[in-house]
Amino acid sequence: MNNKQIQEQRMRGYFMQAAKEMLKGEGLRSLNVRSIAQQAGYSFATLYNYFKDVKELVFLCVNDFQEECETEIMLKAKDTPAGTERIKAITKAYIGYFVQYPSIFNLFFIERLGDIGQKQPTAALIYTFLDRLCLHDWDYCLQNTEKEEKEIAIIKQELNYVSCGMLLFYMNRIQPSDYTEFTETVNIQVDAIVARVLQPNS
Amino acid sequence: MNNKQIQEQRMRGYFMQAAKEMLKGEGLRSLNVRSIAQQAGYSFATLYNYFKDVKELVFLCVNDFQEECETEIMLKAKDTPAGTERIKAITKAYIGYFVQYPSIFNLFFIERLGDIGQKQPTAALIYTFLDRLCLHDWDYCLQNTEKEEKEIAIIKQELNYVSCGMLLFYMNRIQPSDYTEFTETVNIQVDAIVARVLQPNS
DNA sequence: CCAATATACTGAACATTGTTAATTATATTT
DNA sequence: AAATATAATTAACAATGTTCAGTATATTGG
Repeated sequence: MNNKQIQEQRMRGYFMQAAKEMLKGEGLRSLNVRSIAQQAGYSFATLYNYFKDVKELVFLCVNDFQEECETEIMLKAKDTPAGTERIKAITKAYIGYFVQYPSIFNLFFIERLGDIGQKQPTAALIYTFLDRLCLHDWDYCLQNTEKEEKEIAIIKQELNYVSCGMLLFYMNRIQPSDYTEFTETVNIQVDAIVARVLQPNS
Repeated sequence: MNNKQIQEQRMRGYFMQAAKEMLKGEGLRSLNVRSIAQQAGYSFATLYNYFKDVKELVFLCVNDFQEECETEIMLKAKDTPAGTERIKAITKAYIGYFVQYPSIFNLFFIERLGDIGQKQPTAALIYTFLDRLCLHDWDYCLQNTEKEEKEIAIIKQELNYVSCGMLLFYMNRIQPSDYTEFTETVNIQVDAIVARVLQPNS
């Protein structure tokens, strides 16, 4: 990487850090080109020398957030025994992360990063995020339970859909209306779904 | 209702019909005050004589759509035998309606109708929509299976969350990538969840 | 039926946003 | 140090939601 590339990367970094701070705080609503640039210490027009448009900037923030999210979750779940217990821990930490940063939830699941060319890969990345986090543990379950791959796949999907469904209702509609009740619901649902891995086949 | 109220209601109707047509067609993205008013045959400023702001107009459209949705679903499911079979039919019709009108899905589940005062009631209305559609059939299950109310409640919730999770991924991320695969996933998930009502308790 | 008043409608204008293009400032090279 | 290339900024445009003062229309009292 030559000097020019290093400097460019640095400049992108300034804008991205500004955007990321604002996203974590105020969220996407209050994010605009002028405020990002001001926070970064440049004119709004300068931003366009380093990003195609504001969507590209936001898209790059999503990637950073996903890494951060993964790190945080794995740290939280690392002492949990492999298998169903860790799947539950990871899933709850996953949900917890998005509750902590609602604007990142929006970015990941709600906002259509629309007309960006890289849309499709990003979509897949998000869609399979929880599955990737639990990959080892699902493998462990496959090895150590009587459930077959097909059944595991359905349960895995279900966990994914329920997690994001609960988040959607809680974040967007504030339903359940308080956090205590929400975590209760999360516990009940996640436990119920994962428990099915250990239930005897009927 | 006096003459003035009748006329006001009629005017609101013109704008709402215009907005509803555009919402069903192009969706929320292309909806703007000027185009709604043009479609309705008035100036954009006239709109503000009948609605506080464009959010109020859209909010009223949501209500109309919900009624329409309910009618369509109940018509589709009316010949299905009560209980689990009808729950499945209703849920699939419910999902189908939103696939047919993605912008209504957005309106219902994604868009925060935000700063509107009537937010809370609307949220509850949406949150409990599927449950209300299936109300009689869940009661039927409670009467005719060995499952208790508590267990039924969990399954009901799960169905709600999974439905909206699947929709979210399919609508917003186009995942699964084609409609055939999507309906397959819907069938598998819905059938699996509802089937649990009939499974013997372990 | 006409004038006075109330009501309804409209265009002009403003604020906020993303974006582009031309101009100015800065750095690099010869 | 001058010429050139690069970077950053200001000015401006377009789309959108919203407000307000003016104009057209309807209603009412004589």
